Amino acid sequence: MTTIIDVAKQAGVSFKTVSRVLNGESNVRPETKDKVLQAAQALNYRVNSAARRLRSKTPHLVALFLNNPSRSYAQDVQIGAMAGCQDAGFTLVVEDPEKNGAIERLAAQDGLLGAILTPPQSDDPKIIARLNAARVPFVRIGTERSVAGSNQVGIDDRAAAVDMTNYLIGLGHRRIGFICGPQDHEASLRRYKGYCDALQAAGIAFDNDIIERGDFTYASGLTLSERLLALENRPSAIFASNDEMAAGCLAAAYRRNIRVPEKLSVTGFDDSPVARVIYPALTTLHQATRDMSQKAIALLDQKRRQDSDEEIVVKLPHELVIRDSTGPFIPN
Amino acid sequence: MTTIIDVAKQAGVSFKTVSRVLNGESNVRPETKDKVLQAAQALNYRVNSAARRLRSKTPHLVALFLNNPSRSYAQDVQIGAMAGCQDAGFTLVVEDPEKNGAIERLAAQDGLLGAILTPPQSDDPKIIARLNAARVPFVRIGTERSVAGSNQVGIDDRAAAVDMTNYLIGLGHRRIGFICGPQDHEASLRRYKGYCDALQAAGIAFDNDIIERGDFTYASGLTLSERLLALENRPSAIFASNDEMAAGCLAAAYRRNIRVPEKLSVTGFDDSPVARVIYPALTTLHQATRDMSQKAIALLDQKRRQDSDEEIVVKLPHELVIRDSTGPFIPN
DNA sequence: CTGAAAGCGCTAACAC
DNA sequence: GTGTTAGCGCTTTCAG
Repeated sequence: MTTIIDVAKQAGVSFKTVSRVLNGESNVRPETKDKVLQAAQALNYRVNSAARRLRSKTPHLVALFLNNPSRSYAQDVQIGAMAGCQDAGFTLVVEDPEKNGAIERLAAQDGLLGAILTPPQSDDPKIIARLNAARVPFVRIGTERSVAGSNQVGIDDRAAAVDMTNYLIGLGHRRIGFICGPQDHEASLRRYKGYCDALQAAGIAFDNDIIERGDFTYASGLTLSERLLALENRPSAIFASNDEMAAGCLAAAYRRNIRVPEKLSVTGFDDSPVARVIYPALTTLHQATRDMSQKAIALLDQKRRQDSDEEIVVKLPHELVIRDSTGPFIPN
Repeated sequence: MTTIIDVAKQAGVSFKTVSRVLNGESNVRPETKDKVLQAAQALNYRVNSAARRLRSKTPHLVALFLNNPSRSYAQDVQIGAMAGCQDAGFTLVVEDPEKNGAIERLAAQDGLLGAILTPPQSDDPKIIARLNAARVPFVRIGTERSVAGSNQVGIDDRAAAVDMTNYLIGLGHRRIGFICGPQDHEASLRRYKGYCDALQAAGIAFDNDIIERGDFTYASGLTLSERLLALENRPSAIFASNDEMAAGCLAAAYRRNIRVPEKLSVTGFDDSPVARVIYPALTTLHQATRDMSQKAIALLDQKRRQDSDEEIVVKLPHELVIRDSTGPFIPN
């Protein structure tokens, strides 16, 4: 195992200088820095995070507040957060933000680096207020509503919905139904906005009859799709705001013997595990949920190091994933 | 922050004795041990894993070999493993066992505690042989086939399938279809065995016509259920060996307009996230996948400490989860 | 069975 | 800009 002492010898500097370089402290001459970095590389040096943590009493606890009805979403967030913690040698504590006093109890703990908020808590003013009162730094995930002094990581939901809608339009669909997510959910509204914007840009008339309000559950997707499919002039495509509702939509299509994608195109959003498990496999919009929470932890860490107060907003890329639930519009 | 020195003072012993107690070394008088434990409790002492790892050059890397088609299963395993690692201050490396040389590369690494194998690799003789050749300790998850020198963590699949079948029989069902998992999958065979055993115990004649062989995919569940439901004398209940096939079964029932659970009871196995997302919510058998991998890591750790070679087999409890996809048998 | 001394790899504080 | 010294909390020798 190589230590900073080995690196220092190789580079011909004191081991303290190596430490400085490794921690990105500013007062090191660039050429010295290069020498150190090269030596570290050559010796395949890896920091010993145990030693670092032992010495520097830097916070090592990260709280993930998680209370989301979608288990797959929760799992993705958690895996990303755990990965982020391992990267930096932190310990993750997963807590239910609704639990009484959970926030305050954690804030009182020693060595709390910060917290991560997930939807729908990302947009809950009460929770944000409690966090601020307890002076706990936090990052909000999967939201775009800005809040004073808050960092956030997410995708551009509107743009993503535009992409999805344009894809359907490109397939020849003109009558595209839309199933909204819950109204108190920031991302839902942005997705709806994207849908509307894309229609307008394509010069397609907006029709309120083929817009439904769901709540992200399979059941709501099923019921509302039944309604859409019962219409005399039913849509040739349905854009559901998440995968679980899209799954419900597929079931509704089955019931009515409407073949997907021949007679009906269906799309979801999120690229959750359901999307692959269902038949036909869902065309959906992949968002890197895992990366979000991982990134969020890196953010927390970085902000502490730089002792920075500025609000950081990170936008991650999204990706349209085309599977089997969508196809070209075929007139009857 | 309390240290072992604080605990030692409180207990009136030297701090080394505290260390001994904490590490479960044998040569400590029981009463001394009690005193120390009480003091630790009173002071709310928590080991500083950073300090421990820094000093004791104990292995800190755990490899999780994961290559499972079911994403939800994989996530569960991973979350459990990460939790187990955090408990003990280990670092988790997730690897694809099929990747060329992955096993050997890891084995060559410094500080590898051991590996965790998940299905279907848990029963792959080649992989087991390579692990043995590289002298990497490992724990196999979700399997019951015993292999010389191997530790395993799982549930009693046969007993669980018996419970499920008995539940259906208790509802009055006599004609219970069964959809097998893949034949090379140890757990599949045990589940099938449990189904057969329960039927026999209840004096129900076994009927080969209502047994199908699936492969754990949604698509196979759909196709095979179609076949079962097309039978003149179709079953009143179908027991699918995992949730994804059960989901396919529900879709098949929809297609034929067979109402679930009124006209057909459907059960899955695993209690994966799909089970809740689908309509009607699946009656299934919960197995604590997360706990399994967490437990597996604790096992690896324990075995290293005790320098033990004995084979350990851990059986975790399972639980029948009754939701909405099953109901009493109603004659036509 | 228990204790004293040494030191893991790193960073904080203070020199120079 | 860079180096020196001390010591984090724990386990590992080695003595009793």
